[in-house]
Amino acid sequence: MARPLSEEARQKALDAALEIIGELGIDGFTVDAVAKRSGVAKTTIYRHFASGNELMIAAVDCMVQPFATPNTGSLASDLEAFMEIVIPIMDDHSMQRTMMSVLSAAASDPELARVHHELMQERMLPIRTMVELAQGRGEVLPELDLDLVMDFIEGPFFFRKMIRQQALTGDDIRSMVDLIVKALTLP
Amino acid sequence: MARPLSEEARQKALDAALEIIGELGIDGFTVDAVAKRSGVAKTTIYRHFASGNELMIAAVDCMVQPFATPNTGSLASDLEAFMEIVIPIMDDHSMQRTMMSVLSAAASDPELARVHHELMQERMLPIRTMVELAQGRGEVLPELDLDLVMDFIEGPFFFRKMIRQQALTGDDIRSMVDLIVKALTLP
Amino acid sequence: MARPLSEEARQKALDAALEIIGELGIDGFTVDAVAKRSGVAKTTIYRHFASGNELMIAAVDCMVQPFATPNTGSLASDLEAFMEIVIPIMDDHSMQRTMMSVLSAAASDPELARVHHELMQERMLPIRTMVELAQGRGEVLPELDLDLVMDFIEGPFFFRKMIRQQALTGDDIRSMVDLIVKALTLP
Amino acid sequence: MARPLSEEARQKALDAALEIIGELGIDGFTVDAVAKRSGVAKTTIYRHFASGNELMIAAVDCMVQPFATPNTGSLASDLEAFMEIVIPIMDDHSMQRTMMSVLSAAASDPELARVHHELMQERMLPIRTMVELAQGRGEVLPELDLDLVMDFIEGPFFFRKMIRQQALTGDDIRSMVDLIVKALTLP
DNA sequence: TGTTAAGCGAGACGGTACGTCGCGTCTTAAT
DNA sequence: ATTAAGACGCGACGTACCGTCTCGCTTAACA
Repeated sequence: MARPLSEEARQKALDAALEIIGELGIDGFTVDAVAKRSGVAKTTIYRHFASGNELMIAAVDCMVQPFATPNTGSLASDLEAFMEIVIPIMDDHSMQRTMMSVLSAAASDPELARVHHELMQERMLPIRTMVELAQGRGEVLPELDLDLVMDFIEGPFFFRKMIRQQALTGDDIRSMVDLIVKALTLP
Repeated sequence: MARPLSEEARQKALDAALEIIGELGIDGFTVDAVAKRSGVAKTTIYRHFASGNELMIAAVDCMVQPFATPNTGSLASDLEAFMEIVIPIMDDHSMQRTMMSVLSAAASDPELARVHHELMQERMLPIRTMVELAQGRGEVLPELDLDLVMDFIEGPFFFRKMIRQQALTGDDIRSMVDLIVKALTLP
Repeated sequence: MARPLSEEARQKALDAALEIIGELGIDGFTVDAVAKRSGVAKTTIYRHFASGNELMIAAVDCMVQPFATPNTGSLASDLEAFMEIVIPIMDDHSMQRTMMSVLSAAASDPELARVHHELMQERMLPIRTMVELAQGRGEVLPELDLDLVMDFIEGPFFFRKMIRQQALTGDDIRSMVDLIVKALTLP
Repeated sequence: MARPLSEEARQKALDAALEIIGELGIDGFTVDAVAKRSGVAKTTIYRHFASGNELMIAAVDCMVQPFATPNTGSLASDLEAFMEIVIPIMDDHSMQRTMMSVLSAAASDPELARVHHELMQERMLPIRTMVELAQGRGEVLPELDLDLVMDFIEGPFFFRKMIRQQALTGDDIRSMVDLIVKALTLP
């Protein structure tokens, strides 16, 4: 019966949040700043998002556009193609700070964790598809637990870029993919 | 003619920091709180640590005791043995929050990143040793880039526990180790 | 096809306002609170009352029931009788806070001041009557400005109870009335 | 052993508060505004004053300079002289709003009430002195309760100016003083 | 063996952001 | 067309930590 939360306010807040993260990095991200830039009242922001962190997550969600799913006919070249697209995006240091902030916030808030995790899973769906295709071709062992395989594939890349903050050259990607594929495929 | 920084003050601050993180989690960690609990003045804390985050890292450093290096004669069982010790430690949710906070802080501060990374590398030294031993035994391909291999080994476990926050049963560990070992060893 | 402002809504709002002031004191008085408790929409409240303060004044108006006019034959005993009824009502601390809030609001808003003043004058009408009766009896000097006399009578009691927040015993009332009457009457 | 609250910060806050009340009236008085104008951090203001209202009272305290005590040899002319100085000061509407705000705040906070009352009593000390002098001269009945007399004298003027917000001409003052003096003095 | 510069505890300081509250206005659906 | 419900922009609130700055007091190294 009452007036519904306005989608416009939500969108303006998210847009401003994205602009701020883009221009000032995650450290410049502040509910006050978002309110000021967006023209949306802080009160209203808190009506749409339970906390500043939730707004941040939502904004980051918008930030990452979905990736295409390569289908070259071999798992190795699919993975290489995918990683060569994804990894340069993580090269931006501001992006790394942002992702770690999100992860850190998520570590203290189960709801945030859930939201963020769904987002991440969706983003990494192409990998799952690629593996399933490879299984369909008989390239990959059929009995493997797909969740485990996802961690096995994503983990090394994520760890090196985000945690160790080391470079990943094209050669590195190829070497890593070789190891992964060797583990997953029939001899 | 002056007077050196007292090691005692440093230690009291670290102890208090550890207590606080233990009792209240990383969110209760505050320079003010450490000062109050330890009886060490904030000024003194900042004389010993460049920032609150540096104190946090130093405290976390103390927290994690070094792990032993298994040497069973096969890479697979070495890895399994090691992971079965390490992973339960990461099960504590407070520990996860703490680690993510550290990583998040490190993402915005290169010096913190460096310090934290050294610590982490030292902590994971046993894995490197295990791989080198396996190479010595001719079990593992000799031409592999060890840094890459480290990421390849640590990545999946870290990713699943810390980022995805999923359980890792003994079976999961074994499956993961199997995949890893299959990739690294001669057929 | 229109529809007149419903008197019912107005009354429900006033009732709720009175309940709230009674239960939570003037500090709990809020347009939102009145809306919620009464089930009358804020919009409607603002249609009936120009501001929250006006609602408050209106509520307070309802609160104070009119006082009877004693007529004992002497100004002194009339005043004593009246004050012994009125002053205990002002003893309630919540009532004092309420009155001061009203006065404070009125100090910033002439319209509020006018409304409140009318109310107050009406409430104090018995005093005026009593003085006029005494003048009729030849007890009180006839040439006195009645407005001035009203302030002369009300002022001391109001000042002591509301501003100085001091007790006023029966003896105090009698002494004060004696002073007042001595000033007003022929020797 | 610690650093004492700096008198300078306190003074700067009070000065800014006075400026603000002077320029914008009591409605412009805000802890934020005081902080911004004074350059004193809000935190620090709250270290010196338990609440915004306490700061307001303290500022108002500074505002009112003490009044001289006339001594003309007769109570009537003493009172007239005093009131002709005091009453014009209360003519400023901003001053009235300010005083009512203070009184209203004091009505909800005993500590504020105490502080404010002391201040007021000190301000009205000349009246007490004048009455005592008149008693010494044998002009005023000696057995009267001085506190009651104070209320009897101040009440009418306060009530008319502050509560009723009516003008008080020189003639009014004289008439009122006449009534008061008639009540207090021997025939 | 004093002197004396530093370290030390305590906590005040200027900041920035937080999340909440109340105001008076505006929007929607239902009557 | 009015209502109940409640979202909206606004602006103030009082709090939490931050990292810096005074305070007196204590203490170790030098003279």
